[in-house]
Amino acid sequence: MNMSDMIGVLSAKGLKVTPQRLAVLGALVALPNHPTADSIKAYVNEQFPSLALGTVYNILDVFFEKGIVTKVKTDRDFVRYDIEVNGHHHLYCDECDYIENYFDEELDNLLQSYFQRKGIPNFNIRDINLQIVGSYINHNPPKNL
Amino acid sequence: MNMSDMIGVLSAKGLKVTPQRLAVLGALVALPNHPTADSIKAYVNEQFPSLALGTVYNILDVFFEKGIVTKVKTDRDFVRYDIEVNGHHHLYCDECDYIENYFDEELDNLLQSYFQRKGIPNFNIRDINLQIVGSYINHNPPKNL
DNA sequence: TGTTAAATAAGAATAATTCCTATTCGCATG
DNA sequence: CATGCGAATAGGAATTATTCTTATTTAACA
Repeated sequence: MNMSDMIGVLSAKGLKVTPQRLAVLGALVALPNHPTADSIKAYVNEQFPSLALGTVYNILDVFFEKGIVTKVKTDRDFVRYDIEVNGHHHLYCDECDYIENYFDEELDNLLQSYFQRKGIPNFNIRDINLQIVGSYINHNPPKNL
Repeated sequence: MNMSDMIGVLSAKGLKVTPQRLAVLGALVALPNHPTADSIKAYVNEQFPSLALGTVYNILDVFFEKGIVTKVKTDRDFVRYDIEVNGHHHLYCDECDYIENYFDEELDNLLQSYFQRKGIPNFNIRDINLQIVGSYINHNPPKNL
């Protein structure tokens, strides 16, 4: 995603294009492991020292409302952000802090047909999210941890 | 679960049987909707005014370590507790705060055989948890909200 | 019943997140 | 290109779930 792509993302959602928003968007693209607000601030501050943490939260909230990012809750006490908004699942590593996106269309179809057949009494399903917990073999997660 | 059952649960795990622990255990059994530490305290305090919030967290942490409760993370900023420890999934209601346990052995078998066949490269699966998001038809969740 | 390690009460401390307000700035309009 | 306005940002204070600390109390066992 280059600069003009990023400008396009913001203006397509009716958002003013500000350097801060571009910087946060850039950080979301650059940082691979579902960064926290804090790590986004740290990353952006290297090039853009004035960005305030409150503004980072502000921007991330706006992005969340506009569907530019999703939030990933962890077992720890903070939220992590994900620029991927297409439906997907998550791999949680037991032994490190890595959270990896997991896409599996076959699985999605399987689940959809299962619940279409079986249903859940008195409940309309809107979305299904799998938390797949385990560990990387050889404890060797994808790069850029 | 009656009083002697609860005493049995505690001593089976090598825990001292204290009135506070029994009260918290009783609250977990009595409160249906994955209570927070705060609502457990409120419930217990009606009969047992001296129980401190810090002690509630303390007890819940001990219970968690001993496998007596599980923790359920929500989209809000707090943890909710569940006395059910057998593997299960969760229904999250979009429109209210209800979180319901969802047991489905057929689904578990389906998922297990799916991943046994397909696997995930470089990853050992230990547990799979579904977050099923949607809404109750007629917005009519189980009693005791 | 006395001993002791563990549990509790009470409140201070912590940390992620939100709120507040003055200032700045993007951008639409003229 | 200049201007005005509503939105965005900076900085710091406030909030809140949770953890930590310490003195006191208590359950369990000899």
